[in-house]
Amino acid sequence: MLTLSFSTLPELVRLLSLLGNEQRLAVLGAIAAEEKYAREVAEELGISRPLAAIYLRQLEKLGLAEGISRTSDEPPYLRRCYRAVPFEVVLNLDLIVSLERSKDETG
Amino acid sequence: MLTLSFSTLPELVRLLSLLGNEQRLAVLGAIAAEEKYAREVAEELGISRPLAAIYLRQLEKLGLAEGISRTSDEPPYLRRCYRAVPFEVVLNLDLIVSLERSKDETG
DNA sequence: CATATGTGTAAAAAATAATTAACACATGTT
DNA sequence: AACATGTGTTAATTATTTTTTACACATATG
Repeated sequence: MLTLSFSTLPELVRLLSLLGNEQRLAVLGAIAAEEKYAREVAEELGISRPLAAIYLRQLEKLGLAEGISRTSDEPPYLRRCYRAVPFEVVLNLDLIVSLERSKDETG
Repeated sequence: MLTLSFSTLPELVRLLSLLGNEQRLAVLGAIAAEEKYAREVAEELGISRPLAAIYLRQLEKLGLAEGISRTSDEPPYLRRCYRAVPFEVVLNLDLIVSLERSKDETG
């Protein structure tokens, strides 16, 4: 399991704002049990395929999803699947305060 | 310390989107060490007083800040101070999945 | 070449959030 | 009544995010 930690406030904010959206949490939930590709997720959640792809990319970028290229004997011969990465974040006031402080020192 | 837990996905999303913003984290950081009133926070962070007040209210509403009315011998004779409530949130994939599930059952 | 099925990406439109200015109100003192 | 200092709230403006549509591309097969 991935235990997320943060060195900067913007990093933390990036994660929190990514997850502070029901749609993106739904995408994460959709790929928790088994890997899926973007079109599958889109159809399952009733959102457009490009949007599902964007969200999967964003989740992947933050380390919350893993992208895997899969090949097949029939079309499409190549597709990109994603599956959720088990993770844990501990968020508390001390963390926020210490990140604020280190921002001030850098600034 | 307050250990936050969630019964619904919207609740979780409300917290995450509230904190997924550098400005509001700054407000929380500003009142972590000692209580302050809205105008003080606004001046310290360089934002407008109504905005500081709105954020303090939002943080209070989610239990992350505590509002206290203070009286004084000179104007203003009454002012509302806020201080951060130490809190901790553990966020992980299992939580997200279980909240998604309970939403489906309710829906 | 066409086919099948999925993907990447950008522009544009729509929706939402952020933020301010303005104004009325609160409180006790003079 | 005026004063001092802060607050509550809303409408309007600005900024940001969400989301879609459209189009080109990827891949192997026929």
